[in-house]
Amino acid sequence: MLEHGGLTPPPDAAAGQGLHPGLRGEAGGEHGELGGHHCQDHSDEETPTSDEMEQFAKQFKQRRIKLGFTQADVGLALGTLYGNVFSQTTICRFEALQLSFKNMCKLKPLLNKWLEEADSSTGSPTSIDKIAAQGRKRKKRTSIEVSVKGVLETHFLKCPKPAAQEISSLADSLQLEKEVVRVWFCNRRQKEKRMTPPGEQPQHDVFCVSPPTLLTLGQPVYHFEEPSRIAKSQGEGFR
DNA sequence: ATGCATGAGAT
DNA sequence: TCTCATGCATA
Repeated sequence: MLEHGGLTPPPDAAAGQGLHPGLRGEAGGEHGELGGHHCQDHSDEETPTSDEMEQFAKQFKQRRIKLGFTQADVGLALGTLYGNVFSQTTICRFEALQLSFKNMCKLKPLLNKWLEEADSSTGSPTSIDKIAAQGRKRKKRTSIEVSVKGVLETHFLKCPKPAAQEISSLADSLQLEKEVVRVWFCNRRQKEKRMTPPGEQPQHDVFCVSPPTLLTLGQPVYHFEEPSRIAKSQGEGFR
């Protein structure tokens, strides 16, 4: 029973703010920490807004490039610096705002620190350490045909969460492994929850003068949450 | 830059 | 089984 007419980001700034229907870091439900420590907002360390996040991501990428580092370099540096290694993929997705809001919040401080280090140090010897890799037997990536993807998309629009049995029959008719189909739906759902959905670029500061959006195409209409578990402590898609 | 995949934790 | 964070492999 969704009755909100989807998203309609106001192109003009009439009201003050508070237009993120789903934006919520974890400021809401806090966990009771023992010992009790002050919990007050400092400046920008607690819960950034989606807008701040965009700003940061943009500047981060810009500076990173200016400093001559690749996404992979950063990922590795985070590991050697703080113990958390990340792949090129993750850095890339961060810059492109293709992670969940919550995930973005978690990574931001790390990347911020790296930035400081990077452009502050004139030439610190970064000794890279690489730990042993875990030999895992990874399944070969299945390539799904475009036409088949189309079918999956259609189904997704109708039912984003097909039951196990439905997945089976779908997989059967598409001649795919059931597991492949299941994973496809999982990934599709995740995509839906990202900050900037594909198709709509992070708006520049100027007004959005981009009406090239096709009329009735298969552009996914972003509903925010399922009527099942709204408002938990998550940051979902907005804009 | 992105598609399909893994795994840990939540339900 | 799902979600969520994350990444290998690939386009």
